[in-house]
Order: sequence, then C-alpha cells, then structure tokens
Amino acid sequence: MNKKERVIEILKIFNELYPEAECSLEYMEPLQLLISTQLAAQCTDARVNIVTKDLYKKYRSAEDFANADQAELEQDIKSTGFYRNKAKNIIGCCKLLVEKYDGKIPDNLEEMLQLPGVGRKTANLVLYEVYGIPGVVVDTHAKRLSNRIGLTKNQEPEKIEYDLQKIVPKESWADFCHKLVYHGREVCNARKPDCENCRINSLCDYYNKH
DNA sequence: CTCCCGATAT
DNA sequence: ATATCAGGAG
Repeated sequence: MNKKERVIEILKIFNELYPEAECSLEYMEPLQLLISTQLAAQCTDARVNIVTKDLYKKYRSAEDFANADQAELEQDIKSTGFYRNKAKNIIGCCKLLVEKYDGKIPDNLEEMLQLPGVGRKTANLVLYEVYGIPGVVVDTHAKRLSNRIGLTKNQEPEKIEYDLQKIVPKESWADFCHKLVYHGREVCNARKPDCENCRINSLCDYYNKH
C-alpha cells in the first residue's frame, strides 16, 4: 500500500474516532483566533483558553492590542510562556493589521507571513478557519505523527507540509492535521505512545518496526 | 543552529 | 529532575 492509500485508510478510522474536528482554541472572532494561535506556541490549548477568557474582555479589537502597554500585556499573558516575545509580536502584529488591513485578517499566505509572530503553522490554521482556504497545518503533533507513521522522513515543518500536500486529498488537508493533533494528544503521545490501543497501528511504520 | 519561558505530567 | 506543550525569529 502506498502513502496515499494509507492516508485514505487512516482518514476513515480518524473519521470514526474524531468525527467533529473542532478547534480546541476558544474564540468569538477571527482576530481572537489569530492571537490565541500565537499564544499557543509551546503551550497547551487549555492554558491559552484560561488566559484569553479574561484577555478578550480587556482587549476587544486590533486597536486595543496595538495600543497596549507592552509590560502590562506581558503580565496578562505570562502563564503561556515566551511572554516577552509574544507580547511584542502581538502588539506589532495588530499595529500592522490596523495600518494596512483596517484591523482585519489578510486572506492570503504571503500577507499573513508578513505579520510579526505569524509563521506557516499559524497562517495556515487561521486562513483555513477564517476563510476555508485549504492548508496543511504542521505543528509539533503533525510533525511527530507524520514521522512515526512514515508519511515523511523530513524534520523541517515546511518540508513536511509539502510532503503531506502530495499524499493527503486537498479537501482534507486541515482536517487531517487537526485529527493528527487529537490522536497525538489521546493515543500517540510524545513520551509514551499507546501503540497497543492505537486503531491505526497496522498502518504505522513505528508500530510495525517495534 | 540558539533563544525565548511558564505550567504540567511523569 | 526532566520532557513536553497546535512555534517563531534572529
């Protein structure tokens, strides 16, 4: 079975296990999703949701974030880690949004990647959630599972993104990545993957070689 | 490549 | 004590 056929089989099983692929980040509008995704770098979604519950009452628009006091914003988001970089990036990002995009989210990858603190993972996720634009979202889970299953041998997220684009149906790009995240959390952990109880183990190189 | 960084599970 | 968490910039 080639990689494309394996992905089809994996998708069938994932659709049973994780039927609704909801974003774990809680948000009411596109800007909040963008901020939450930036905060989610090397931090759990659960922690981000705790912080943003109060954050989005205090800062209600791109203007509010653009005019925020950096030291104060740092304290507001401190528990998500990397708080100095994140605060600086969020302020710079929102200033650019206000100046160039009337406080709205750009609808293409090139302009998204110009925003401070926005890389390919964040850009692809937001573009899919907000505009429905297909994108392969490679985060720490997608990277780990893609390598274990044997869908790529690359370690660089951008190369993994292009590898998955070739073997996953375009209409399932974001959905497949999202389900990899769920499976990564619940079964295929970084530390101790539960291969014996994994529904896709017969399709996984890591399981078949261990 | 290194650095950023707190919270949590093991 | 240590590894890990829906990464990005220099």
